Amino acid sequence: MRQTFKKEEKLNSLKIINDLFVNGKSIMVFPFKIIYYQQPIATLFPAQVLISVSKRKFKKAVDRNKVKRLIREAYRKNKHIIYDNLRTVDKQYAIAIMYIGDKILPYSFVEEKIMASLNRLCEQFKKE
RNA sequence: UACACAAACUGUUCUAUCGUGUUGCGCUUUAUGCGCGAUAAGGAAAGUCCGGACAACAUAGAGCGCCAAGCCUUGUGAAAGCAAGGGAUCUAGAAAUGAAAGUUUUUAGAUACAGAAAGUGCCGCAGAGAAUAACCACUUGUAUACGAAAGUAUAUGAGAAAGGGUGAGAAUGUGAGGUAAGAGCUCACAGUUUGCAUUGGUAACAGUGUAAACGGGUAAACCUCUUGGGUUGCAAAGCCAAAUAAGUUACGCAUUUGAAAUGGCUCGUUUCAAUUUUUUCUGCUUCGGCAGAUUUAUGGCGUAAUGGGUAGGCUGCAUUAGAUAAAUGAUAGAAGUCUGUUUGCUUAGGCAAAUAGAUACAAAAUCCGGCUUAUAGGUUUGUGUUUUUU
Repeated sequence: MRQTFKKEEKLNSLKIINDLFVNGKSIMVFPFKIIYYQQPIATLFPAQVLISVSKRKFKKAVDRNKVKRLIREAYRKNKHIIYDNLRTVDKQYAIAIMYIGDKILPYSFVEEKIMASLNRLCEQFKKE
């Protein structure tokens, strides 16, 4: 699978985001909080993702961008974990990845934690 | 030479792998499309403090409120602003003069540099008191005590801003007169402010003369004065527009309740009455309606069309960035620059190698011009201090 992260894989519909935060379920894997919600989405990808970093934790735009880019990079390289899973059951999910740490962590640590998060997401999907 | 400060300029590079936004060309099995190219982060993109462009609304004139600017001349600029020169005030240093205070000259720096003599407010600590000044000491009236008396002490009233003490600042300074003691109360000299005249200067302003006055500071407190500004900002503004509900129009279908007649019964049809409702006319009216006549719908269901407009999207928005939960990146390696340490060489200024560390501040969001603030390292200029040599 190609390790792309295109515009259609990003979550940008205001209505879906509202539904996600109102009705979604969440899991915690430090330093991330992940909210997910099953919902049909007008895209060919099995999931859309939004990445959020709080302005309260990182006051400078440069730092927020840095964290978002690290997360995006880690997700891009490891999204096949959930994509393979969802293609077999033919469902679509909206997912929000929220950064709740207060420091910029090295990429190797971020990638490790993203992989752990995605694996736990797959377990949750199977239960439903 | 080293260090510090200020200003201006500059503010890292390459390779590999996997990727992102916009865009050009080509290809295919038309989709998780692919391939080859082009292009994509600042000096402050920041703060959102000024000025404009642009947009909508408003627009007879004026006022209130709010905001901005505020010594002079010249240049530059669309404006805001910026630059140069000059003036004034303040601070620090030097020189001259003088017994000293001080004055003059000069050098450097600073100034949100209109008004405190229109009004209101405020002025830490200390001090009696910070703007209706009486704590101590001073002068004096009265009462009491002591005393032969002069007077002394205590209490209380009045006068007085000259002395003491506090303070950054205490009601202009020195001398004389004056007085119970005192006081710009009066006088002389000096100082300050304002008006007028005059001389120099484009002007700010400076000098001289004259008259009046003497008044604490603070406008980066309110405020007053002069000049300028219509209001709101791209979340402006314009356009396209799904589903659902409801609105409008057209067409079609069906026709509320009761009684009677017809009929063997049901359905149906007809008539009458009641209810609801529309249009028009007439009469009455307390102007809300009421009564009568006339007319046939109203409401419901279905189909189609249609206006507004929600989700969403496009323009605004890019003459080589143009994102929109917001692209311009991540990882690995190498180099450059600076600093420290060690080693070697050296013509003693440095040079080379190894190793360790550092490599800033900071992310476009309609666009321009400024202002302010942040900034590792490097370069240049200026100033100050120190050391060495002459």
